[in-house]
Amino acid sequence: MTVRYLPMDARRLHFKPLPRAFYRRDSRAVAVELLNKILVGPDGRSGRIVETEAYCGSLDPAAHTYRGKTARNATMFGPPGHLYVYFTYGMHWCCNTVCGEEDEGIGVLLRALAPLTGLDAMRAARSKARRDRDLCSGPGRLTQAMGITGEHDGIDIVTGRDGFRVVDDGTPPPRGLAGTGRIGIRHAVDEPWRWYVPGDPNVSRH
DNA sequence: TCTGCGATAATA
DNA sequence: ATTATCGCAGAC
Repeated sequence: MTVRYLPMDARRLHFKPLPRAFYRRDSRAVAVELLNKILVGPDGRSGRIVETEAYCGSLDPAAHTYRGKTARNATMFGPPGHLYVYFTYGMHWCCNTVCGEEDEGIGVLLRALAPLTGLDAMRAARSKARRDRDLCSGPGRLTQAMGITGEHDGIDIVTGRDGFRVVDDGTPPPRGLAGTGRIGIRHAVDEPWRWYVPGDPNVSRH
């Protein structure tokens, strides 16, 4: 009989919540620092954030908020530390962390997670994923795997009272990263506002 | 592994 | 008409 340490249980002891001030900054800074943080959801599901994109409001023609507040993007103009969830291509939900000051309309799109716990629940939610690296390797995939839909638009990810929160297990973001081009956009394609953990197999595109 | 294409509906 | 995507088919 062998006694083994359980890495996730050990890590859980060191989970620290991210304060709202973490998000109350430029979305490009937040996008870098969200790398290697952990998104925790219901049913024991969690994943390490390995790919992000910053959207910069009125500065950014690719941002939903570029032309101002609408019914769809209202959450992005609200207080930081909440989740902006939107529907696209008639099929997919994608989620952003709201950043900056209220009314700035800036945020960070979560593009990929490395699944950590609750893999069975993720697989059940994404029966089309043939390999575990396909569970959360894209903005529409990770919402499916974590169970995020339009019902979650506006939830608070700082307090965790709505079932989702982002925490820090002490793993720092990679250092010295360069931004790369964002994916799937037509405008502002030259702005290097996508970041990912180098070499992680769950990143959506290399 | 990669490339191209159709699905599918809210938004502006 | 466009879209901050995904999964499948077919080529290699």
